[in-house]
Amino acid sequence: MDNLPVLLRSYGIQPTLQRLAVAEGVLGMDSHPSADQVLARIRERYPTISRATVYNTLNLFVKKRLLRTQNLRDGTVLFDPNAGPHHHFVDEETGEVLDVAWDAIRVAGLESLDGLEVSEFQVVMRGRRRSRN
Amino acid sequence: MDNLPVLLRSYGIQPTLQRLAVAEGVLGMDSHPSADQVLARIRERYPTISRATVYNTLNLFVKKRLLRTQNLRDGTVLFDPNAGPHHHFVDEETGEVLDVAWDAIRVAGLESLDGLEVSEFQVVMRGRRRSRN
DNA sequence: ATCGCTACTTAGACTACGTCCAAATTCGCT
DNA sequence: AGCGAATTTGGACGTAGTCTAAGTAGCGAT
Ligand SMILES: [Mn+2]
Ligand SMILES: [Mn+2]
Ligand SMILES: [Zn+2]
Ligand SMILES: [Zn+2]
Repeated sequence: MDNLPVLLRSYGIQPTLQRLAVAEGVLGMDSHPSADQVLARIRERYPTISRATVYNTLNLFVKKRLLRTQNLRDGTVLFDPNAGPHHHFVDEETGEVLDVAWDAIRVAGLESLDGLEVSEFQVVMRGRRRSRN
Repeated sequence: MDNLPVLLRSYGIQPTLQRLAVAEGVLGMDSHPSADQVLARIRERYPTISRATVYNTLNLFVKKRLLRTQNLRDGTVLFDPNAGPHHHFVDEETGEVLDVAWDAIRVAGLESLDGLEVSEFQVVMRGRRRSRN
């Protein structure tokens, strides 16, 4: 979060003003926003940014591997600032998406799948957040 | 596949002509079609069916738990005739979705997730189909 | 058979998400 | 400053999905 221009350059991204705004928006967000959530947030501070630019920039960030996309919800792609391997929990009441640490879960048996070369995987969980007493 | 009216009734679904056509289409398909793929297929035999009816019917089947939906692809929901628990493999070249048997994979550690009550889960794998020599 | 009620189907309008385009602006370099 | 490349922009466009209001079919009671 500190030096965004340096971060963007380290991913091969020219840090323009708009891109910095998108980076600040998407990285400093309750995780897994949709493009339009990012757009709305950025426009609070930068009301003139265009929708096309936000979509272009998010897609650029994905291509450069600063972000990932996730298909965890009907109808819209979510952008994930956590580009490393991890799992996901979806709260079925609120739709909220939570990260689950890679090491918290063990998955066995992928090697023996006949005919399938798995290059990546994740566990997708659905349920409710347990009430804390 | 045998007696579709009886099958539909057993799920609490009134078997109309249109619903039988949708059931025949979606159940007898290379798995995981989108709504519009189902529509196209049904119209080969039943050219007058409306798009709204296909969407209505698929959503009804999901509500009655004859089908499930899966979010495995950008931009469109896939309908899954396999309503029981299983995992998925997505071929990143073709987009093809394959079922992976529940027992082929072991997942451990879900119990110890703090604050999360997991009611269902699946492993989502991406990769390529291994070339058969 | 007719009535009346409910369930279902239908075409088309409409919304939401995302991409594309062509013009305008900005950037990086000499 | 001047030039070509990269970026941004508004708006048109495409597509998946829902909604609405009217039409149709089914069904039980009289
Ligand atoms: Mn959105
Ligand atoms: Mn479709
Ligand atoms: Zn995540
Ligand atoms: Zn499946």
